[in-house]
Amino acid sequence: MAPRKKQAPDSTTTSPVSMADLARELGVSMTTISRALSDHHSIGPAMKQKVLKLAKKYNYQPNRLASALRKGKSQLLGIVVPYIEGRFFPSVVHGIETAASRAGYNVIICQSNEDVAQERRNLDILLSAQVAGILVSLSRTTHDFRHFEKVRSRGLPLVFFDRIVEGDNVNAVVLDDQEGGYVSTRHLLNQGCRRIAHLAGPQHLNIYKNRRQGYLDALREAGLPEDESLILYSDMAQDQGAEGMRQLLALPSAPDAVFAAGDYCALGALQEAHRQGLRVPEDVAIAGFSNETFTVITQPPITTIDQRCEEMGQAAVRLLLEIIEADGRPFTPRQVALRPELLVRGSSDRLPAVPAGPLRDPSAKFIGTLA
Amino acid sequence: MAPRKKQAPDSTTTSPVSMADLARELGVSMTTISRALSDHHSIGPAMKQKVLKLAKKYNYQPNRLASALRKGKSQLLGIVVPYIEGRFFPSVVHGIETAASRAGYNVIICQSNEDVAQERRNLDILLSAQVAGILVSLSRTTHDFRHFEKVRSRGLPLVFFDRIVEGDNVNAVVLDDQEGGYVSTRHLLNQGCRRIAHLAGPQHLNIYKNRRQGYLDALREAGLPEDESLILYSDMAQDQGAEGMRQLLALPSAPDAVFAAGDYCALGALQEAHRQGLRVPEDVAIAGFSNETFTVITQPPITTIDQRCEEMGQAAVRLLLEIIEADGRPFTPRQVALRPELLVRGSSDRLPAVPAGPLRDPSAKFIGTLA
DNA sequence: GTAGATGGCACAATCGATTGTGTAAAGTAA
DNA sequence: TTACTTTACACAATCGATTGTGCCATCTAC
Repeated sequence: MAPRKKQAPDSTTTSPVSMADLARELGVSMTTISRALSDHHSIGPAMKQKVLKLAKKYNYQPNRLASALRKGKSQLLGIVVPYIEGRFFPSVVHGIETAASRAGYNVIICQSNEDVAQERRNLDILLSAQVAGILVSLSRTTHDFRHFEKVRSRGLPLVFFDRIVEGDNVNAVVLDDQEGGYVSTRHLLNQGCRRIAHLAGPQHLNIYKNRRQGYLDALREAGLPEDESLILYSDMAQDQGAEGMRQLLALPSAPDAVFAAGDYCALGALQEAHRQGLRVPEDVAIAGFSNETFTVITQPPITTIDQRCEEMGQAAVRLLLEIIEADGRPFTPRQVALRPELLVRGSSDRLPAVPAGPLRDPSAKFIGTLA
Repeated sequence: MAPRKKQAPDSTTTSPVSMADLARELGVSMTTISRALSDHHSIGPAMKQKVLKLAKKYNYQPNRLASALRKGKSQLLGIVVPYIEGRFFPSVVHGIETAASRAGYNVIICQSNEDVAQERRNLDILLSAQVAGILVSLSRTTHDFRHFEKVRSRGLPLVFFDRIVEGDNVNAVVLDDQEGGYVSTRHLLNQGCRRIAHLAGPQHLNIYKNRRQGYLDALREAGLPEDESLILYSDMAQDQGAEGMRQLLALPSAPDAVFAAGDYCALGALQEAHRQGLRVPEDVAIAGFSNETFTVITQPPITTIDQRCEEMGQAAVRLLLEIIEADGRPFTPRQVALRPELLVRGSSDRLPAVPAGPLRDPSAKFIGTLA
């Protein structure tokens, strides 16, 4: 009946010691062991010492399964991401794992592969694993959100990040894309640029819509006109960036700066500018978005917006832990928007060096720290 | 006494249905439910149907904790990696998660942050979480391997990948770096290069030693002399690649090709060649190693060796599952070496196009697939 | 000296699923 | 019809930790 024997047939393997073993050895009850280990007040200091010493001696490790089963909650957090590749998601996961582990939690990670069905299955698995909370970045094919209702009805803390369910009744952490577009454009203005073009992304995606809005905000604030002929829309691929730059340079009055809503697009623009013999940033300044790894190795390196991947993960965990600690008590859902970070690099840095004026973004100190 | 009430105070949250609930509803025992769900032979087909239907109706999800506790093994695999960043580890983790999930396992992921102490703690946590097996890539500071003895003594399947414990009594999956150095150099030879330099890495690290050895193997096979003046050692950073190229080009007889043991180093070399007005690959061909993301966006794109990250993850899982399925029966440890994949790109492609001769590596079809 | 308080520990139920054994009823063979 | 299988299910122990309650002993107070 016992699934394992206390004395394994292979004599080189040993089974872990349980509280029962410790209790037997000390001639006390398991209650005493359990309470001694969790520093319960009803156990005397002498007994506590004895138990602790014995636990050390046998290198006792509590069985988390048993504990979680009894308590109804494990020390596990579930993550559901579309995939673990590229620069963004791995970094966020890194942030999540770091923050979670610091708080005594471990993470079990699932990929949806951009597939709603898989996303649903992942949620079921996490539920059956009795995780203490779930962090989700939606798959691209998720348009129906009913499967999250099951999570909510179990009373399980749920936080979305980056790709979120819109609305103010969910907990979510995102990057403030509008602010990103704003500071980026503002920076180009500070560099003396006055005709700033924008290579925009698909406007049905919030991130691109918001980046464009930030761009417009900065222009308006500077008293510059909103010129639609300077805004080109595409899917943000590298060659589309090149094509966009070609079109911009063919304009009667070419721009003196380009703010691309994505780094690959910015890269294409940079390469096209070079092909046409233009100097960057002297003739045309360029700024991208996302802080892709390659932006530091181009010549010149590309000014971009860091998406605070790590911070996003940490913020998501903080929020999740808050909800967990609320422990069922009503918790007002919250949406967190992270301040993007402008990384000024060669592709846009036209001012004479040194005089670190107040306009020069302090975050520039991060230039080149990418491994 | 009950940690949770069946009827939560917050009426919008409901507790999950258990086998006991199903049993009560059908008026049978939990035994019947359990066995019906696991398709046990001692349950009649009629009853099985009834149970299955009811389970669907209530959307029953077995409590994995309880199951794992009873069976002594969970459906979880543990991963310990130095960190989840860059290109390599995320991709391997991606491969691991994909393969594991296909086999019905989920992964709990831990970072050692290159710290042995943290690595030790991670192992303890995974042990106490009762994982079914552990996948490890060693931290850089791990020189003492005793903590893995604890894993072994528990009879827990253990597989190392990439950064492994050397020896034939461990299970491990690595890239065949020597083969990588060989095919890379061989490719350069096939392109007509005859003076092939090597930008080598620290020789106390196995990967670099092996890449260098593969390079030498190819030269020897081609009947070319081993010329130490063409081998420069460094830490493989970008600027060291540039410096290396400077030194090489200053030689009385400059090389017509450079095989760098790392992509960043190759990048530096490429940039330096351009600075000196050389054409790549016509004047000097360049090949790197690791298939970093940026290698496809340089001009020309850099020929490199793909490290088969995903396959490494999958191979590691396959091996781990084999050991798990051996279920304690003696299993002879195995070391797997993955065949690297040469990606021929512009930095070394000097032959006229089209005639896809047998020497032209077929893996070239992967060029440009990086998102 | 007795009542009440406090300290220190054990009993036993419990979380939810699994499984060896027991036991009826139904089916088969002789 | 008797005996022996097979089918179909229930009983109850079990995995390991947690926790409400009960109990005894010692201690304080009046």
